[in-house]
Amino acid sequence: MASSPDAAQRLWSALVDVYQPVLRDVVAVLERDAGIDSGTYSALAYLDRAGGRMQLRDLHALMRVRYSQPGLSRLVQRMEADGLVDRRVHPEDRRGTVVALRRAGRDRFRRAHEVYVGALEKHLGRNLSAAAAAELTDALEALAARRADG
Amino acid sequence: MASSPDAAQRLWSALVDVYQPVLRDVVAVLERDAGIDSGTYSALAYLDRAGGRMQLRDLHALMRVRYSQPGLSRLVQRMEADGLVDRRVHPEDRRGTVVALRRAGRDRFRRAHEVYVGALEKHLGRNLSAAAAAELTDALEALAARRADG
DNA sequence: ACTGATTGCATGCGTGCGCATGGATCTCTA
DNA sequence: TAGAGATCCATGCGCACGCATGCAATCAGT
Repeated sequence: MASSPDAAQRLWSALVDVYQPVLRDVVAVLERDAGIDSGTYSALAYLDRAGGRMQLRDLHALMRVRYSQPGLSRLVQRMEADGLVDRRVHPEDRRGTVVALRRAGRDRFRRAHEVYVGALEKHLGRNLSAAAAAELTDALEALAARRADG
Repeated sequence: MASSPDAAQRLWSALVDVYQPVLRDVVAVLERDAGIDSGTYSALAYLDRAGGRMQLRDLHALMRVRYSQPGLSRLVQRMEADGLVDRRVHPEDRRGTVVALRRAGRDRFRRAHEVYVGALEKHLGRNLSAAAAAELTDALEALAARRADG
């Protein structure tokens, strides 16, 4: 039995009221305390998780929601200009570009990650008991899963 | 007792996985089926709720999170160019600008609102029982309130 | 009433985005 | 082994944003 339309609107409103201020603060704190925009942080995080190097195409597949292909292309160009990554022609397919973390990029990511985790903890950790956080997380994950199916 | 940092990250990840796809679809559907961007929809909604006219300053106070003051100024200029609103000098304080819905703006809003409600119902209503939606909404509202205090 | 501060809005400028497209390379098929 | 099509990335263009600033109207203190 589905809930009423009004319930969906109130749920959306509640989601926005949690999501937007947290996102806003995370972005601000990343810029202020780590010196990077949130797109750069995401790219650094994916690169770090992948062991430090990734083809541009694959990075784009992970960041589709936020960046178009040209958008990511230029983001990585800026990151290269800032000395955070290298861009090289893929040795086995010269159409491709391999993006690799440089030392400065790894360092910047580590610093940014601390800031990022701290901000999330501040907003979402301190305000919930472990049980409440787990319940809320489960409910959201279930909703996301049903959304993806339907 | 606060939950662990890892719990905060998982909660954030779950929030993102619900919020982003829904927002993305709402924006796309508003553009495709109602012919407006989401910023215009928000402005129309606030104007409608306020009875059809509002001072630019007050509208900006409501849309602070999404638009800077110059950003809102230009959004409303585009809305005027599209025939959705009127902009007039405030009669009692000639620094101010009064924004008023025109008929076309009201019509466009009504159509957009149906589209908007339908999208939320599709994503958030059909996938939850009334009880589950209410529980989730309560939990999110409580979190937002604690966030705002701390 | 006069002067300086404040308020409300608009504009100049630089930047980043997406869409459309281009150029280079690879793949597949005949 | 051509040649057509697909793939990968970069660039041209237009647009919307934010920051800094400008301008006009109002307000506050004397």
